[in-house]
Amino acid sequence: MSPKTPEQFQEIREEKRTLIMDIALKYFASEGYHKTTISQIAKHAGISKGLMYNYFKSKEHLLSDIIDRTMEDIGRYFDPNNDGFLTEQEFELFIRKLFNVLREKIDFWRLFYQLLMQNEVRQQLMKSTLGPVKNPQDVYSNSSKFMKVVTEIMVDYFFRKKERKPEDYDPVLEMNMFIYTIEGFAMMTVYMDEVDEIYYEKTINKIIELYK
Amino acid sequence: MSPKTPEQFQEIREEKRTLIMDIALKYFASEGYHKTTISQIAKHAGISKGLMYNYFKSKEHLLSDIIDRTMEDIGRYFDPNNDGFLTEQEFELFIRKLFNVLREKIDFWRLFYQLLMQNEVRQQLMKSTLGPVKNPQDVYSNSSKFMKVVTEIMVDYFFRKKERKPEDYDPVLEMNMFIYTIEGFAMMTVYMDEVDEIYYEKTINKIIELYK
Amino acid sequence: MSPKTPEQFQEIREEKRTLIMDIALKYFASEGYHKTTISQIAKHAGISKGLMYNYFKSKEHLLSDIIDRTMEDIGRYFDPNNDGFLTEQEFELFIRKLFNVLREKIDFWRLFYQLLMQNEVRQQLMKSTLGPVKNPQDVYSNSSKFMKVVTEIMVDYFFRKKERKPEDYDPVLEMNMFIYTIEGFAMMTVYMDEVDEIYYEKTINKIIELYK
Amino acid sequence: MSPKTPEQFQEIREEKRTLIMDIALKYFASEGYHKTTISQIAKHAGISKGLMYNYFKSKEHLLSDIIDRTMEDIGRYFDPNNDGFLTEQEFELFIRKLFNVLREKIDFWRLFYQLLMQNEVRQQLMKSTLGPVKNPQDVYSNSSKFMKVVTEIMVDYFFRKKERKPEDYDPVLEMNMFIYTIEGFAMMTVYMDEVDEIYYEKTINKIIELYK
DNA sequence: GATGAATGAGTATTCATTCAT
DNA sequence: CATGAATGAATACTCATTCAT
Repeated sequence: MSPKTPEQFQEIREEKRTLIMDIALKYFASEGYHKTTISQIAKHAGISKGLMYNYFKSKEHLLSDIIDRTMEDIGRYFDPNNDGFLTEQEFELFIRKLFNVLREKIDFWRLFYQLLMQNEVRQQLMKSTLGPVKNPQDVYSNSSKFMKVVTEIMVDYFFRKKERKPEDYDPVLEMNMFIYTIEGFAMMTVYMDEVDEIYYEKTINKIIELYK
Repeated sequence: MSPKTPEQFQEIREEKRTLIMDIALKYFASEGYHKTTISQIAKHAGISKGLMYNYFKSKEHLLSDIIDRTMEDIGRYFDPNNDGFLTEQEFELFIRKLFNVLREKIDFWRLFYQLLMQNEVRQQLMKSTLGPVKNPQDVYSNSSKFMKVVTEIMVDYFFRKKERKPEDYDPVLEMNMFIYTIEGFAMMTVYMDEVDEIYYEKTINKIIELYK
Repeated sequence: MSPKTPEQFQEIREEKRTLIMDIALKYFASEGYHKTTISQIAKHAGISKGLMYNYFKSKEHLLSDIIDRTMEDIGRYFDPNNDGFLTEQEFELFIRKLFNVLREKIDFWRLFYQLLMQNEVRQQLMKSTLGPVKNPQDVYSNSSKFMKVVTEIMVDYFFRKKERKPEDYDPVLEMNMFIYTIEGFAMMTVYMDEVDEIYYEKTINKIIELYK
Repeated sequence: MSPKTPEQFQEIREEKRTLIMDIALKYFASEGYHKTTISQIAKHAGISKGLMYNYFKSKEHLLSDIIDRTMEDIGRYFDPNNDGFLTEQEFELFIRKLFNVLREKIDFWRLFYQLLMQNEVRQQLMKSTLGPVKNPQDVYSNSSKFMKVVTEIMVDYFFRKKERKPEDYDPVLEMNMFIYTIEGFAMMTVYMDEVDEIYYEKTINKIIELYK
């Protein structure tokens, strides 16, 4: 009877946007971004193809909105007031949070690795720009920012560690080994269909033990 | 102009097949499998689109032939008469060979990781079937065989190591840590545009030192 | 807040209709009828898309309403009580009025020429029906009426001129030459981004001199 | 049996290209460029939609290829070795040729006027660049070149006429009047469904008489 | 063997119009 | 009266694959 208020419209929009993004992420992750069609997403979201474009300007914008949203979630999860300084204890917590987020947002990471494997996208992701986004092509800037922040915290941590380590301790090598290990573990975790919980915990503990 | 013998025809055929596969691999790796078109490959190979289908049943068969060929190459490179038993010295050699092959066949690995990120393909790649290929869809069986062989050798190696290690040594955990590290290192190596040679060597030595 | 009378409602309605038509004409003229979207117009008019359809039955009706309105304006401007008879002095005034109206309603004429170039529309515009509109497709009938009236006045004028001209004076040829000239001049005027005022005046004077 | 030679292929291609362009021009002229669909053209050319894109990179390229082809035709028709200098006799011939070409290529001119009515295109067409085409967007450069050449010849002609004219003869005004007249006549000729042959000739003679 | 013309099913995207609220 | 979410049919374009020669 009475017309909807702007607030009601806004709410409907936000809910449907989220619904579409969730479904899209699921398909992007499992079928691949390119193989997933807008029709597929629309169909499973129970809406018409046309409406998709009421919510997202293009398939690529849908992708970048998903990435941005998730990156913001993750950023919030890690530390809103992070001063960029990690104690040993915080390092442990950081690692645990890292793998928590890995499993909680597994579909996102599947998508992430997939994109990483594509030349143009990877170059964007690795640029690690901290400055403001200037043009719409910079769709992956949020993830880059996150990457850059994480990297800086790590570099800082491993260099500080040198003080309590022997003469021949090479912080760069140590950090790289650490990164390779978590990278490999992360990829395996993300792509294994089932995870052995016991060894999952054991591995995290081992990583913490080795690189704290 | 003496008429060519059937053997000569066969040889020419093989050479052209190889040429096509080389070009295809280059494009698959850099542009992506889906983005690369048959026309593109045919054009750069200097033949017609139609002739492509004389050499390869389909685009997907071209892909699987590339994978099979490379996997066989790699298999031969590692140990044609492998008895599946690794000494400590052989382990070191194995690691070095692994990363040699990684850099020599970098295009292949770029393609490999790309495919790994897609659900159906990954499931094929990870099935680890040792038996004969029964149906045409099993295009990735060769790579699976390789994976399985490598895995078995590793398992054997790490379990044997237990004998010269302390009580609480967990061979499965050790092997996983090892695998995660080389996996992460491999991915970085494959996707970095330029490699720092000094740290590349340092990393390999460190991995050998840690897991020999 | 006294409740509005039906008359006030009607007035508000008319004002909004006018606003929408003004905005629509602006876009139709500069972007093209087809390229202009209902959303665009609604947005710039500050109303919802849905409401557009409360004011105009369809995009095509909006167009024809704009044409009708402007044609009526122009008709009134020329001679509300026109008896269809032009003296020489009135002819000069007529020409000046013609080009006044051309520049005052330049957006309309841009739209007009644009439509003229399309087969179905042109056939409608040129039909010159004087009778009542019988079916809804006859959206351009008003402009046709105007054209017909103008043509009749011209024919009459040029034929009467014959009396004060030499034997071989061909009124039809003269009138055609006149029409071609003003047609060409009109088109140039409408489509030139900037008009040279001096030559603009000179041209009008020349046309009057030649064809009075 | 025997495979087609490159020459045969080339011939087939050229014939089909011409066929498509002819049909496309017919529809572009009568229905309008935007309203004409690729499907429509393909269907009437008796080929599949896909094949259209084997012959023309895009709808816009099809358009520009048609324009280029016709402009070249016209250029050749007017004077391959034109020195840009017009005698009075040549002027008459020029005018006659102009209107010959107008009626022979009537579909083209319908398309041309249609495009002229669109903002972006008109700005291209009026740029009148003589320099080399630098980017693919300059699709209308050929027509612009033609326009520029014609304009220059005209300017030269009307300024030379001043010598044999009275003091107050204004070559710019004269040329403009001439241009307006032929422009208006051209537009009428192009858009009239049937032309009165007698008055058509009379008009041309009159124009020549007035502006020679 | 070899060619490239031809096909057709598929893909992202647009937009006038409708409709529940 | 007023909203904008929702629809669906249409559109340009792509590409693996087939086929006549």
